[in-house]
Amino acid sequence: MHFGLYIELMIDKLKENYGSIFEAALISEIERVGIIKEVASGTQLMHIGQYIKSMPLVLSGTLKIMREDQEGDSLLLYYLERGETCAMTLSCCLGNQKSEIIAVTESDTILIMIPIEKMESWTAQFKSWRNFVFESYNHRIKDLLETVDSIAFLKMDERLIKYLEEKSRISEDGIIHKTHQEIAYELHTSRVVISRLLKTLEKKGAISIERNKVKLL
Amino acid sequence: MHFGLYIELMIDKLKENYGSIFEAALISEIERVGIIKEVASGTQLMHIGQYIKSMPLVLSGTLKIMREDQEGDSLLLYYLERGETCAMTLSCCLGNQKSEIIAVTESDTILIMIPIEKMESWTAQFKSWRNFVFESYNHRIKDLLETVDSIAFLKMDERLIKYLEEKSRISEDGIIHKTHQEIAYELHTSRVVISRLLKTLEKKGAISIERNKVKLL
DNA sequence: TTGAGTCTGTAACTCAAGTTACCAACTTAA
DNA sequence: TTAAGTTGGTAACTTGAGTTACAGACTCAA
Repeated sequence: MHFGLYIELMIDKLKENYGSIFEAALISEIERVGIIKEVASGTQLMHIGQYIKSMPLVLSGTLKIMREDQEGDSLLLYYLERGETCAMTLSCCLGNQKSEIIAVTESDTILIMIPIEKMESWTAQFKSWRNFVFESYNHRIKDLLETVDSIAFLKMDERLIKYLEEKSRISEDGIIHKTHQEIAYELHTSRVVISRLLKTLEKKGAISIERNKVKLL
Repeated sequence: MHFGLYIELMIDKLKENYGSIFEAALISEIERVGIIKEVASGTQLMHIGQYIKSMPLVLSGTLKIMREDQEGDSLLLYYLERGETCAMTLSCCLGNQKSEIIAVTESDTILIMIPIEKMESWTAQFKSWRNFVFESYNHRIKDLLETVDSIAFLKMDERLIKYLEEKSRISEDGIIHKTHQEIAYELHTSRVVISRLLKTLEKKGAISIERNKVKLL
């Protein structure tokens, strides 16, 4: 009974986020084959050396997608929010690439995992699925270009401001709950650099700094 | 008659490059609706503020895809070679984005332009087209990640070497026919920096420098 | 309340890379 | 052949950002 209620709730969430874009028959299919996964904040979902067998649809919460190279250097690529999927799941796991992508939950997150075999048939069968997948690809490419822009054309202080704005948009209370070290990690720089730049921003009156917190003003 | 021979030749090229991946019916469709375009080296194809109405299949030659921002800063993203298409065509032209992508021919190039309306029906109808489009997206995302890696994790001298290797791979004679200024433009740095780094590489015996030419050793 | 661990601030230094400036060599058109 | 434009070499300087080092403040568990 309780289990039934839980499933009901998840189906509601599914309809809430995807009901307007997927046709009813596809929603039923997703209910039928999708596997619901609840993941606590801060969990690393994909250590993508392993092969990926399913595609995540985000029901609630936020994932961050990061790039890491062999030496452990890392860089935030973009966020995945509810109603979205990770087009890169496919891209990065079909081929054997040296460097890799990791996905980490930024908050408690609920996902529906779709077995990758369904991709093929759904793409042929459901127009709405086709559109969804294409739009997802387009969205990710747009995000990646945005990232390229930032690291190629902006200086660190500008990147930091962009990061803070994005992060504050995503956060529920509008406050960035991160240590300087964590911010440095996501922007691929050092803690000292971030502390220095944040301090400058604070002096300009753009932000306020507290322990484990940054607030945009 | 002469015109007929030309069409024959193009169809041969089409089959040569795509015959093994597309089913016969799709090849016929492409012949029927595709428009052949010959473009001289160095031509800018897409000033992507305008809306894009067709998707290019590369029959021969090479295109470079570059990112440009408002201030005219630019950066090479990747190359498109024969047998490939630009998945970004869609991505970057559907939405109105501030910064943009441009495509420039790196050599004399022949393209077949596919009207974008066909996308929808072909994707439903032809499995090989679906696969082609997905693989194309995946390939582009992979390329973009490679670019992100380079600018995020590598120093300029390492990026330069990577660039020279890639460029020499693509070039017919294995020689990089570029001025230092042009290289600087594609790597988004200044001519002086490139000259300096090239000179160092030459002293190490890794390359030889001539006017308008760099040769990898 | 003490001590270990974490987080932030700051100074001093180094280095890669961007900038300015100027010259020499080559190319091309007048 | 001369003059103007293009290309490449080099020096001198500036700057953004990465590094090392250390200290003070906070947190939490023993």
